[in-house]
Amino acid sequence: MVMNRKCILRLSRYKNALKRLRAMGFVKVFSGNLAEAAGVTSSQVRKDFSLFGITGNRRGGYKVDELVSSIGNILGKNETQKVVIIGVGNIGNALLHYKGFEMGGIHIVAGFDIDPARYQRHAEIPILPLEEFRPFVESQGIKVAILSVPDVAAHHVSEIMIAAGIKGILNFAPIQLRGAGNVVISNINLEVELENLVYFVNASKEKTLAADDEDDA
Amino acid sequence: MVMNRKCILRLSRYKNALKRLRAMGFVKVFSGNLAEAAGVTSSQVRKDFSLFGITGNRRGGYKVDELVSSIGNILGKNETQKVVIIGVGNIGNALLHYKGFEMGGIHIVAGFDIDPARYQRHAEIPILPLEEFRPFVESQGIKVAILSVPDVAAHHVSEIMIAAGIKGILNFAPIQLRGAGNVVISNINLEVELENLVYFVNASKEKTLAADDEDDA
DNA sequence: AAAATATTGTGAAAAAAATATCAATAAATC
DNA sequence: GATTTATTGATATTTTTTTCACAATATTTT
Repeated sequence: MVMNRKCILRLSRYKNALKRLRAMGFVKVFSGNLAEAAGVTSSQVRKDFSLFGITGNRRGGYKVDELVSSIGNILGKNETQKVVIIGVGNIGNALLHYKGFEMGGIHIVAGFDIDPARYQRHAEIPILPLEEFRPFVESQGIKVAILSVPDVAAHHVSEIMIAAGIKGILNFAPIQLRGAGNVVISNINLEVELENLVYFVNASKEKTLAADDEDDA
Repeated sequence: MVMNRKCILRLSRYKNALKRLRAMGFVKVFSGNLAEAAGVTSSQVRKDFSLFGITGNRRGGYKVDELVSSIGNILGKNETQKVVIIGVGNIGNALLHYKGFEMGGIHIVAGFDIDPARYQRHAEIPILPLEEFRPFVESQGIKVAILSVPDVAAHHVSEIMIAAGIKGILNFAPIQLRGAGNVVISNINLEVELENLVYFVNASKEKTLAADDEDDA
């Protein structure tokens, strides 16, 4: 069965879009509807579904509720995940209070930093000294963390995280971290994303180049 | 010549990595060094370069300075780009003050919001009412904007942006906007990214699945 | 100066991903 | 209830992307 990271990413997008469609009152969807909401083609949607054995009704489309739960089963147990953030500066602090994660069953439980001025031990989401990172994640069984420290610190801090038992890192530092062993890393490089966008805007100014949309990247 | 969006994105990454290598004192690099820094293979680096006619010395590698400027020429004039942000909430505000953009020649010049409590007309980077968006971008010739409003507002606001002449949107709202006409859109869906990461962590827990690293996605 | 070595550059091969096609069939219409 | 119509599901095709392989050639060593 061919199920690569890109395909799983699309499943996440489908689920995300489906929850929105459900909130808008939709009970059924066709592959075409979902394709539009997720920014892909209907063939792609059906292909992805077929890969995971998700079926609908010929001529009848898919029931939104069933789809959400099918995809949920594939993507992960539908149970809430606890996540922490290292580096509570500009971006880290914004993520700490980002409301959108809850909908996906993700719960930010603490932040960590080396700057004592940032500690907030008794806040709803506490901000703790970096030294407490390891005992915290060990005692709480946390496996996923967001890394949002300055670039110079990123590599070093990532090693601390991995040593503490973190298995998944969402890296916002503008360097490419590579997953070693069984540690999975997703890099979001804001500078590169924006520079890249600027390139395509300038390019299309000159010769109306039809840049296809694709992200993350 | 095959030069798709993915390839251009890698060029941005190379440039980014090269600037760091240069700051660390490197004068020459081999495709392998750059590959490691950018998270790809050396073949890929050389292939990308060959596509754009970037050459080095056989057996001698590439000069960092020349590479940075070659890539800079391809990616965009090396001139500073003015960018604005719509939606100065949690994420938007963090991006407004994000220092990393400067290195890539990107200058955040203003924020816009509908909430009067957020207006800061006289700040270094002013936050202005949304009504002033159009005159502002028209008078300043701004073509690229960051969208960081709540999901329910995203589609509507994106239309306002496009009507005002914006040609590139970096969208942080958790819905998939699609580029129409000659408007280029990059979507960064934080929820999806994190959910996806959680999936791979859980998956590898069960059967040590070697998930290759790739982003944006 | 000759020989050995490491690295580029590119065309070919392989792999992966996306798209198109169409029979099967459920729903809608007549 | 027969006919039409629209949509799925799966296979085939095409396109795109990545990797491989190796000749060409600077650099280094002997």
